[in-house]
Amino acid sequence: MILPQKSIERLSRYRRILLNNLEKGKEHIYSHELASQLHFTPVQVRRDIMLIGYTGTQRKGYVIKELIDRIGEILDGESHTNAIIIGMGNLGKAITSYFNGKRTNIEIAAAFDTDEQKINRVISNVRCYHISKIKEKMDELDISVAIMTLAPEAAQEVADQLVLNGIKGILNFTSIPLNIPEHIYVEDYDMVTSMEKVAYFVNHNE
Amino acid sequence: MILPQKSIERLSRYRRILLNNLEKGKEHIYSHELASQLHFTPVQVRRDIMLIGYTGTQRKGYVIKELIDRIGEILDGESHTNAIIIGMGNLGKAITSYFNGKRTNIEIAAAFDTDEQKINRVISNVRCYHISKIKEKMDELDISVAIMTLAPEAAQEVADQLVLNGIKGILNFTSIPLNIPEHIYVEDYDMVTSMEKVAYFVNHNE
DNA sequence: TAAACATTGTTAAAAATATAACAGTGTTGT
DNA sequence: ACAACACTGTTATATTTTTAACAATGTTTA
Ligand SMILES: NC(=O)c1ccc[n+]([C@@H]2O[C@H](COP(=O)([O-])OP(=O)(O)OC[C@H]3O[C@@H](n4cnc5c(N)ncnc54)[C@H](O)[C@@H]3O)[C@@H](O)[C@H]2O)c1
Ligand SMILES: NC(=O)c1ccc[n+]([C@@H]2O[C@H](COP(=O)([O-])OP(=O)(O)OC[C@H]3O[C@@H](n4cnc5c(N)ncnc54)[C@H](O)[C@@H]3O)[C@@H](O)[C@H]2O)c1
Repeated sequence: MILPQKSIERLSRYRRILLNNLEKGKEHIYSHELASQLHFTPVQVRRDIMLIGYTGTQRKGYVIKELIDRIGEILDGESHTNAIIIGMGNLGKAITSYFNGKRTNIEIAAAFDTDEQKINRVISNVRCYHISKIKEKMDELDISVAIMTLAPEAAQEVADQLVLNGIKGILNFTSIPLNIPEHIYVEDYDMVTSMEKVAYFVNHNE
Repeated sequence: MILPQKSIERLSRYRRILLNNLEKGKEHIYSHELASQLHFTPVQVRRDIMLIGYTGTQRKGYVIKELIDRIGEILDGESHTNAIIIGMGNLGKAITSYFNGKRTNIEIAAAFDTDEQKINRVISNVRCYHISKIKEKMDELDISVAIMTLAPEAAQEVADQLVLNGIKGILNFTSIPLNIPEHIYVEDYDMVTSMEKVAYFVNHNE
């Protein structure tokens, strides 16, 4: 089953909130509760949940635990995904430590940098290797996804290596447009874009 | 003129690339060049550019400088936007220094934290104040947008203060769902969602 | 027990977004 | 000069995504 991109994004958000609520001891949740915590609409929530073939209980809403599991089946599939992160500067550190806090089926299994000071240090349970070890480690750890948080000058060069070593997906924060073969899934994020969007809509809500 | 959200996002991306190309001494650019650097399609580029009422020159493409200016008129409006950032941890530092590198009409005018070690330090040209100064500074600097990169426990509390002091837009990285009045534009970003999306599409590309 | 209710699940309609098709037009080459 | 070309600009079409409408159904209440 292949779901709309947007639904995938929302499912991920639902799971976060659901885990949150589960921790607080809640067992059931209504579509409108889930919606209001995310500024979505209840209809949209119900529709997404319909799409993944889960069905709640009338008048009690969804059983949180079950729904989390169902979302897991969809998002995670059977496979655990191993990722690496390249560039252990401020952003790399922030992301690594953030990631480690979350219960997810994706694991950052290694980090890479060129700065001698960072090599062999363990940050948030992730060991940092010299970039020259990348092929070796990618093979060893069966890596399919990479997060790029390194200095932009080196980004294309490293991207080429990733491709050579069979990377399947990249989450790119380096804000330079990477030249990457079509078949590899690339997701770019640039917070300047987010800010400009916020500013635009702030200035245009009459 | 109010443009589609998606076009706004793309315009911001175009500008980045255009600035890039301008620096390299390029003066004209074709829709297909712009497109390929961003993994968009040429048609989409042309359509977006049509929407903002800019027109290129036949067979030479767009005049980069002019197009940058036109995008600026749209995205920036006449007003310079002043922003603050709350939480000068790893993520806050990364974002602040990144932002400062970019030529944009949005400026991070102040930072806030509770950690005494950070108070009054200047990081990437931005001075960090104690969070208790927030009202004072927001008034003084005419702040309309806030970036939240603080510890999640404190996020709601600070958000309430922002609302009280008349914030108009928030870019929220704290991954907890903020309870904020409808009329305030909130953009959430969570990199776990991006990663889960990448993993999903990597595992499902037949 | 039956009516009112609150909530889900689903189908239908609308809106937003992306893609395609192609006309228009200056430019180049012959 | 004029035909072929390589682009842009625009309108039309298709696809994706959101929203609305409402039927179905278990639950509560009287
Ligand atoms: N997209 C966004 O929203 C966003 C936000 C902030 C920063 N950034 C970008 O993310 C990147 C990192 O930002 P930062 O603030 O952490 O910078 P930083 O300078 O703190 O970190 C960069 C790290 O990359 C390492 N590095 C350099 N060359 C390398 C190579 N060839 N292989 C491996 N590692 C290498 C450096 O040693 C350093 O540790 C930059 O490209 C920056 O522009 C993007
Ligand atoms: N959305 C994402 O993709 C993403 C990625 C990484 C981190 N995060 C989140 O961003 C936040 C910061 O991450 P980090 O790695 O920089 O953490 P960090 O611990 O390095 O920084 C947090 C900072 O917030 C400050 N702070 C705490 N309470 C405050 C208050 N009341 N007012 C002002 N400042 C306060 C702390 O002193 C600290 O400097 C966390 O909430 C984290 O979960 C989100």
